[in-house]
Amino acid sequence: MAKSDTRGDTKGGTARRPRSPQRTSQASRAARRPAAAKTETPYHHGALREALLQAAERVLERDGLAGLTLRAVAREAGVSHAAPTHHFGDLTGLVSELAAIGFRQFNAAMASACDTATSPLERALARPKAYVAYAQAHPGMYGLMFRTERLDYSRPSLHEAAESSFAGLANAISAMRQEPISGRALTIEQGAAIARAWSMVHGFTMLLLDGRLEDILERLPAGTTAEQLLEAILKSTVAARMPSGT
Amino acid sequence: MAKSDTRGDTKGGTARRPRSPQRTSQASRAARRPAAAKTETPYHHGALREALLQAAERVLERDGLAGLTLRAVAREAGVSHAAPTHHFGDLTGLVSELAAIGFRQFNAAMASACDTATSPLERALARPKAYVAYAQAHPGMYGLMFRTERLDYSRPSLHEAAESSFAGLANAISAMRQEPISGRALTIEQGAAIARAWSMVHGFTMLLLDGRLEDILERLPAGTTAEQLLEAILKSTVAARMPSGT
DNA sequence: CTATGCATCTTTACGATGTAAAGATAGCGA
DNA sequence: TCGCTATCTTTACATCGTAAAGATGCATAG
Repeated sequence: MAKSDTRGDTKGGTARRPRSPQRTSQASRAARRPAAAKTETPYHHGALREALLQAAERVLERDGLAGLTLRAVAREAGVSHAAPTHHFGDLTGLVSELAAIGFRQFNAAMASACDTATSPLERALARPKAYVAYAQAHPGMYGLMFRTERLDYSRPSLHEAAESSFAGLANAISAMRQEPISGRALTIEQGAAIARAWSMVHGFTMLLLDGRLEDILERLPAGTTAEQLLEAILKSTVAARMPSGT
Repeated sequence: MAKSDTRGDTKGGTARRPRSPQRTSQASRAARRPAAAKTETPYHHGALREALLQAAERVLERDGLAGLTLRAVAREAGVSHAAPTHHFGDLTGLVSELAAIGFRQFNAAMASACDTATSPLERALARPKAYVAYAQAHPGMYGLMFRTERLDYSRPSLHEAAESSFAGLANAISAMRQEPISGRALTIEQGAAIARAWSMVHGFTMLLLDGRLEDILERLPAGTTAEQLLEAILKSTVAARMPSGT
């Protein structure tokens, strides 16, 4: 339903001067959009911003990054194609706000995973495993957060959410190394430890989502999953690096 | 010059039925494109396919991934916007062939870097350093190879080039571990070693290109470069993993 | 209670893109 | 010399992002 942008656009280019009054009264407009806005007021949605973000997340997980367009989101929400502009400015704005939501979900998932861990070894494994698990459960969202070039990190919501994600990682690493970070400064060893951990998990996730680890998984003993491969990587890494055996 | 696709298109939508003979003779056409094709034959370019790929690489490094469009490449090459279709089918085709070229450049860069290395430690560092160096020198190309969703790996040229890249990595890892890979099968430890190395370098590169390591670099001692950070990561990794000290 | 202003949403319009389809051109073999 | 076919151009169209102007309804001042 509503295949062509609630009609209008790209139809006749020659006729129809820009300034024809035309007076489409409320009745004709309401008759044209029967299904949208079930019991809500048709005009003045009230919570269009949140509705658009939820619609965007649905579109993203259904049609992928390529399908996430302003017009598709507007269609999904049942409003005109230009409605999102007023709330987000442009596509970058919408995408950035959605990515901020993604980072918050992501942070929450990792925090809850760390809470349920008991032993130090388990704690060291819980975070990266939750990282990859989130990306597998929300591939569209993860791609939006880490693959899209149209993100505006100057937006406070996105900047803050992404910053919080980084802070969680840095804290986890410094806790594992048992040397707290003093202020903002980092030694080269600390920076290398953080960058190594982040690079490893992020790289693994990207390769996995892109299907580039299939080659390796096929060569492994039959039935080996990506999670088991990740665990093997993590265990050998942690074993070579933790202060003492658990 | 030639700002609007050699003219035509998007002009009048209503009039002009599809089948008007219209007979634009050769004279009018030649007069319309004066500057393109300097001394070559105007029609039947002869080596359009290669010219388009070179044009595409120029456009990619100049305008980034977002600027790499079929029409922009055609403009850059001085041909009509539909000319690439005949040689590559669609945008995925062109992009895939260009990515294959990128993989070949990439493989050559890493091979030559390994050749110049002498000590085992140097050999272990040369490949990942060349990896990151290539990505920094050709960010557009690397993004095309590892960020684009529009790649068709069923194309033989791309499949082969990417496969060769993976084989080089796997060989380097098995050489470092001093246990050759038997046939196609991998133990879980071998798979983990390969996936770990690839994930680390790929993740580092992506984060670096996306500017996400800026935060870490700023906190490091003043003047620390990305290369130094990478080296610190690699050295600690290799030190924990190589059979004996060098 | 009415009028005015403003935030919200819709219409209309335009340039750009990918792609399909049909026309034009040239080289090459029968 | 005459088609045949590969190569390139024209034309057309749906879709997208975005700008600009109109329509609508809520809030608030008078």
